[in-house]
Amino acid sequence: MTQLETELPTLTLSDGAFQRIQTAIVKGEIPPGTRISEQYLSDTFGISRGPLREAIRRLEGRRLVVRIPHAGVRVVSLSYEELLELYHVREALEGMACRLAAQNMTESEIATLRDVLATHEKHSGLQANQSYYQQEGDLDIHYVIIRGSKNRALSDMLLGDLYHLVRMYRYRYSTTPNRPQQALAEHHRIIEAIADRDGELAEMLMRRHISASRRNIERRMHEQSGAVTSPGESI
Amino acid sequence: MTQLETELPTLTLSDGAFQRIQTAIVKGEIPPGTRISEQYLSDTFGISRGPLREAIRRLEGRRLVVRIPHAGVRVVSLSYEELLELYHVREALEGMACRLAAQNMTESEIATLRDVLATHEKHSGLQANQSYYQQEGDLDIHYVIIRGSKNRALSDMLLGDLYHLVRMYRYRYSTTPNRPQQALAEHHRIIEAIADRDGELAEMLMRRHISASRRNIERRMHEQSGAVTSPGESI
DNA sequence: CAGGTACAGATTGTTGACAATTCTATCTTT
DNA sequence: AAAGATAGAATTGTCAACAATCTGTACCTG
Repeated sequence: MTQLETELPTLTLSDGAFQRIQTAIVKGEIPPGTRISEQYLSDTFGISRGPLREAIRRLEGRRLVVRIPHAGVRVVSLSYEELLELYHVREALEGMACRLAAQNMTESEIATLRDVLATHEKHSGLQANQSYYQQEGDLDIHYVIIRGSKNRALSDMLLGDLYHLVRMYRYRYSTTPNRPQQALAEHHRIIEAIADRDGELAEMLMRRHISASRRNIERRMHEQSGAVTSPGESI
Repeated sequence: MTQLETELPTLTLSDGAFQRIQTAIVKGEIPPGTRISEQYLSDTFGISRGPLREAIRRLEGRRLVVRIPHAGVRVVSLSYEELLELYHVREALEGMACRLAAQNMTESEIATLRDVLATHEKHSGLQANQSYYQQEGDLDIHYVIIRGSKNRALSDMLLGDLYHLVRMYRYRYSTTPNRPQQALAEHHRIIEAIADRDGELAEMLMRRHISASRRNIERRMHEQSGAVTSPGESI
């Protein structure tokens, strides 16, 4: 019912190309700012330019690529300010997701949430720094909570567009040494609030959690204040 | 800087078709659930099916139409539950927009806001065309506040996708008679909070405002509890 | 030597034809 | 008469060729 990106069997060439390019972008295989050539992609996928262009238009509608008429398309490249803007959006949306999750998650789903956290706590003892942020999909606590909101529109926005975009950029500005431990503690409190069915508290905690990592990035950025916008290669 | 839907001159046929179809959908000229034929549209616009299909794909990326392979595309049709989901998203997003607006709007922008509200109060006194002014006025004030957040990502989401979708459906669950007066009072308090630069209060008031109209729809819906999903004509 | 200009190559935009699939209406069968 | 099968029509999916536009380079001019 709340499935996302369902059909595995590629029904049309355009749909197949859309999914392949999308995952390539959000997984970082095609770096932000890269100019993508229609000829190259159509040769690579072994399809003609027609369906390929349709796939690219779909990505354009999703704001994952930007097209300049007669000049070509580039993979979207977030500036420092735009990344921060996205964190504000995330704060609002995931806060709401958390409130709804406290209201709508089943007991067994909450149990799953606790299991995920326990797994994280084990791993954090070994290799705290990067590994914690690198969990994916169902292992990610945020992912489970968002799905637990049972709000399709909210899930689609958060998981479809924002989630991967933010993930793409997270590694660049992350890894303040003690932040993962902090995040773990915050996750723990959030889950407890959800288990208590206290939506208001759960929302507040999640917002603080995201707000904290945004400020972390801001601070980090002020320190180095290096160039952010990559020039962009070409494919 | 924060412009939206900029270019008036149609540079490519596909872009032109995209904009024309999009406005036709969000303005309700093409009702939700309508099946749209490629042949018909390409004849109407006087362009070939190639660029037209690209335009439709872009709309698909924006979730304004749904495509079933080999069967055709239909204008998206929201169920009662989906509309309610959208209101939750709006509550979160516009709440945040309001908080940021209190922080980032200039004094002159706030003055504009007060002017808009004053205009609405005059017209509401006349009681003429109340639903029209209520709707448009409501939209106007929300519009100005959202833009005032100075957050591009937030504005694009709220103004680009959500806003018109919600607006499309609003007339169906028309508001109860005294709701406009209530809304006016709520708008007044929100603007005062923004003028006081009290972001926290502004957010809370906006969330209550949207939450109230959502509950209003819920109540309205329970009363009549009629069928919502229209079968869908064809073009 | 700087700056603009014309040309060539490459890339994107558009078109019409053809192939594949689905929908519809008629016909057959029980 | 109702249900299913079948053939035709209509619609969508794909392709390759052609036209329009941009980019980079070499050349000319002051």
